[in-house]
Amino acid sequence: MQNSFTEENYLKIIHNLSGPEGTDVSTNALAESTSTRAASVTDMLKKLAEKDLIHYKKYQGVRLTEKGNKVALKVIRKHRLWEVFLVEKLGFGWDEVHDIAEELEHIPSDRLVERLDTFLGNPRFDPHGDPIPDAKGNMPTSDFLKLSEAEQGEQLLMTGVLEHTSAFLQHLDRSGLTLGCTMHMTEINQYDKSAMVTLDQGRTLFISQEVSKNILVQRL
Amino acid sequence: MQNSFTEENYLKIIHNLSGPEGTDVSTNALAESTSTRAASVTDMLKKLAEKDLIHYKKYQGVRLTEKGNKVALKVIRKHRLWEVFLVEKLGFGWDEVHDIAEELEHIPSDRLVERLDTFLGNPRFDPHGDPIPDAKGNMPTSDFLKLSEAEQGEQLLMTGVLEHTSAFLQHLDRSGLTLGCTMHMTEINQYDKSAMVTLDQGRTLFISQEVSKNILVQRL
DNA sequence: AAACATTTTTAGACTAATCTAAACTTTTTC
DNA sequence: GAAAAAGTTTAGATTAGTCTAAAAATGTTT
Repeated sequence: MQNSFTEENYLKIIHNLSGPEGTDVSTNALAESTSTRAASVTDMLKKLAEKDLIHYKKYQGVRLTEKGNKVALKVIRKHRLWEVFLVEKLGFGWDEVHDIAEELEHIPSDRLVERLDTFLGNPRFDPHGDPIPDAKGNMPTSDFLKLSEAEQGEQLLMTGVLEHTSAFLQHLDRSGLTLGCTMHMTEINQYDKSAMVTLDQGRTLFISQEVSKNILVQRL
Repeated sequence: MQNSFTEENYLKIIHNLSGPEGTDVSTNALAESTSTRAASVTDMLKKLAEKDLIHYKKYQGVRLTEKGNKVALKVIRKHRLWEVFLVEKLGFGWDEVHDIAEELEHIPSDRLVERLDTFLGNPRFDPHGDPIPDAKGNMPTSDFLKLSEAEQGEQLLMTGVLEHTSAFLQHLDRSGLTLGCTMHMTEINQYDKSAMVTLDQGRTLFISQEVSKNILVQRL
């Protein structure tokens, strides 16, 4: 049986909201993320539960089944591959691709996805550093930490972001922070947890915790 | 105002059915092409007329307005560009791309289409030889004729097809007929209008009128 | 031009996804 | 541990696109 555009979206969002541990997701959180009302979410949850895509008990929140997880990972795989295409091949900025990929992710052809993957050289991460599941649904693992968790004196490689709004990404662009850039954590302000980092070319930046919480790095 | 997936499909199909002269299209023809019932078509026609996308008088058939034509050409442009992408970049066969392009054509980003066009090198014809309208809606002109209209003794270049089903295209593949191949019209059978043509490598083919009516060529 | 056939439209109903308003659970607070 | 607040579900309605069955218009015979 074929899942609708809307069903796929719910599954993807449940996956994203339930995080790596697969914690339960609330009706309200889904209403927020889908830009609909809680009542509409309840209706859809019944439908998804009926189809065995989620575990759902009234008032108790929701969790993906094996089956639902597979569908979600397929959608996420498509989303991230299309983002790579848009940035690497068509020259879009990383701040411009989210909405377009949001549409492309629902194009339903397995052969298309696999050929796209090959064409792109089987990328393991998308333009925001998010891991791309393989055809079987395995996520590349990564032991990245948030910039806000790094310590003074560490040398760091920027590997991803946790926020995909264009406002945020454009802010990083203006600061000279791009995926793959290296930096030195010069100082952490104990009062507001803001960070002072030094980029490669010697440029110095002040980064609020609000921002550093949404930047992923790797120790060098 | 934004047109729906379904509306775009109706406009595209009306464009295709009304041909180069823009003749009126009947409700039944649309029902056939959209795989719906005539009653559903009537409903949609009212909606499209309401939005000024078609000229519609009860019982009199239907014709695109300027506005409707623009939308149709945009959809057709996207369809054909995506087909080029699928064949040229992803390595699909020309018999495999129609259904996928049917989905991709409704992705709504002008910037995406223009960047895709550039990425593909501004192609003027799709993998079936159909002309690709430019961003302003101008179709490249072509004075192709049907193979069934060619005369004995002529040297011909194959430039397109008028039928896009995989069955037809696979038949051509098996016969060695591909876009850009040249042939010599050796003989036309006066009784059933079937043709005998000789390909480059000396191979000889018999082609029924059923088939030759759907092959476009250019005199050399 | 009357009768039949074909095509098209209307009327009324259905499904998926949404909504508002009201009712019902669960959680929090005092 | 009651009362209030917050979160969730039900009930009933709406919209887009579709359907069937019946009515109306147009076309085609003779």
